[in-house]
Amino acid sequence: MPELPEVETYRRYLEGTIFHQKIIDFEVDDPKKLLLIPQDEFISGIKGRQIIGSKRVGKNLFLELDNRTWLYMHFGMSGDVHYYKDTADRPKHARMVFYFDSGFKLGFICPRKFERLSVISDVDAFLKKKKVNADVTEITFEEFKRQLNKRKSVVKSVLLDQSVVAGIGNWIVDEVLFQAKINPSTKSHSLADPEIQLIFDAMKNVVNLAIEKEANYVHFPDSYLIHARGWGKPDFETTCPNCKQELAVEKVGGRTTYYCLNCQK
DNA sequence: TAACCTGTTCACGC
DNA sequence: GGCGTGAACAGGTT
Repeated sequence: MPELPEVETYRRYLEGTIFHQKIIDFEVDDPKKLLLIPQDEFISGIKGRQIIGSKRVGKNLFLELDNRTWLYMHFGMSGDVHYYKDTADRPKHARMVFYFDSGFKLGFICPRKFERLSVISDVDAFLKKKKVNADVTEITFEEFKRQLNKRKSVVKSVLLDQSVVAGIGNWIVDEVLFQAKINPSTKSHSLADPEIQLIFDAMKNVVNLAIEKEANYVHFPDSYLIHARGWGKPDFETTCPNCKQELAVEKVGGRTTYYCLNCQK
């Protein structure tokens, strides 16, 4: 489930592996779905190039090539990357593979084919066309407040909208609203300034901590709601980490939502 | 087995 | 035109 912290962790991983190596080949098993541009155009765009830098906005990753163009990556709902040398180590569902002159490979793992690659020339124009607003780690309080004030939908849906703020996905939004003690069904435009401030602060805190822990939720504080989502732990509790009351699990804005009826009025 | 889940886009209604 | 809502996408997991 790559949200902002996972994508930032992938960015750092790629920085430590594939940067400054010549791309000599590439293969893809379903180009029409997985590539945003024609396959021959994509391959001619990356072949012979090296990656010399990177930029991340929300869940969007841009790898700077040595000819002033960018390799775009989006990890969809289940994407991952793995750097390896021996063909035997090729990970399962590596539907796209980059080959480098060092003999190493990068597998782009796409279990559900929601992942996307492209080559683009203008990052800002690309983000504008996709209506991606400022990244969670960059957005100012004034801009955040302006966005929340103008939207009438439930606050959970508004925070998930990448044109409001970029990088929030389903577990982060639940975590943020839990820590801010805001009910996820609250109408966004009805939030008072102090409530928006609580959400803003929780959002920055959660994302910064998740990046610091390399998106490994096992290492998140016990006070975090994420431990009640039931991922990984065989004896997980669906009780509130704060008041210990049973958590509500229901659809809000069409998405599965964990929250505490007692703590999030 | 069939329902569920994830991020994004798109169609639709207002 | 823009907002809000919900379906669709694909396939692994439960």
